[in-house]
Amino acid sequence: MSHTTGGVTVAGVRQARKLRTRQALLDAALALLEERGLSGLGLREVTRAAGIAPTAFYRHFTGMADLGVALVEESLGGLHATVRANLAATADSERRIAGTVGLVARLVREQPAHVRFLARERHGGVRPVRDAIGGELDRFTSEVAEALAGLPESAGWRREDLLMLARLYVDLMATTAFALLEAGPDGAARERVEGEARRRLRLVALGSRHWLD
Amino acid sequence: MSHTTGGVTVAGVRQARKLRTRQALLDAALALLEERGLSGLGLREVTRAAGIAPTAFYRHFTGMADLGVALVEESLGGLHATVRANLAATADSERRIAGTVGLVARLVREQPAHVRFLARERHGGVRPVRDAIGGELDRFTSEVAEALAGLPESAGWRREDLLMLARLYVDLMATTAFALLEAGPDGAARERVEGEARRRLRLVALGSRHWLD
DNA sequence: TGTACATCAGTGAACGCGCGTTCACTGATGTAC
DNA sequence: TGTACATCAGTGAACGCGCGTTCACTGATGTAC
Repeated sequence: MSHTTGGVTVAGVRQARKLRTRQALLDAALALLEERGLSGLGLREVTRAAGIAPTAFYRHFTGMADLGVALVEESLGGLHATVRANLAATADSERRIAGTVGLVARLVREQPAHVRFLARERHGGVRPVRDAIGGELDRFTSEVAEALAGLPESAGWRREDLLMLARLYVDLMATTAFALLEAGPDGAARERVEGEARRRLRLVALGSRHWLD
Repeated sequence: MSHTTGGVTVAGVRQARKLRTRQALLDAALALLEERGLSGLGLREVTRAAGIAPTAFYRHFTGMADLGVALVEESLGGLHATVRANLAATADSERRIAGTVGLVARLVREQPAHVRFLARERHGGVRPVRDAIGGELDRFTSEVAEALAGLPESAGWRREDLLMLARLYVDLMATTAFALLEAGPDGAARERVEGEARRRLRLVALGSRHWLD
């Protein structure tokens, strides 16, 4: 009963249930991954936590690596639009810095398990997942580079230096996210990390302002 | 037969053999960790690769976490002296940058398995190992901060800003090490990563030169 | 140097357990007419 | 609207396997005298 009405695909009961089970698997895996790496996670463990038979797993994913790649998409797929919007908002350097750090802080506050998963698997043992995360970070780099290229202060910059700067910003934000995670739920510790992240960005912005001197 | 002669402890045959077995366990684990995280590594797997009975493992380590902490010490314990020497060598900014990046590149070239282990476990699932790596990085930060404090261009800097800068340098070098690892053995790819790392450091040094403007 | 006893790194059998994957199946949902 | 057939998400038994840890042991090395 899956048909298309006015360009919108209406899922039937069966398809809707399948999606719900798939989401239960993703949620269960993410919860278990708080204390483990993906390569140390068992298929039976995940299906048990999701409340389905082990064999049903294969109706949704070919294996744990496949599930991991889906988690990467779930973690970062929706963030690109937000990042682009944040960068496009015309603002002075200081406000842009505060906005970016705030965005990272919100991500860690609202989706700590996703961020922890990304930290674990960024250099983890499962190649396809590692590559998926690397790919998403590359997309962020392109988006930042494009935003930088549109700024008047980037006039005269070589393309490879712009990319260097973009990658530096992305790496700094990733490092900040992981540091916030380690700071735990303690508000004061988080504020300290955020403050230092802002000063780092200020220092880099300062350096880039004198890059062509 | 372990006695002390002229301040030097002479290991007996038994103790020497024990140390050799311990090293075999560390080496075997490190090799297996190229494709796995520590939390996905089996005790029997390690002893099998080391050529001893599973039960003998407990003569050396209380468990895999204990072995992991030993690997952290083996990976970074000897590097502090080198780093301090590199920082102490009076040189202009550009030469210091080249020296630092060269040091990181050498580490990745000569001990890729150790660096990969560190990348995996920096945010991995085994708390004591994560903490041990964090502790070593903190030591590097202190050493860099101390070196920075001794430079004339640091006059007037607040202590917390010096620490911020030191942490930034340490994080950049860690990121560079992991990027070099991903670049693989391809010389051209590595040279590209090293070149970008140097430009990053130049940008940061430039920013710090104008920090007090 | 020789002897008698202590230490302790490494052994091998045994245990109960959870793992990933296969297979033929069930029964609700979907489709054709 | 009603009927007959097709699809397919989820089941449950079964498989062979490697796991971590226990235990009593062996025999070379170390120590005391």
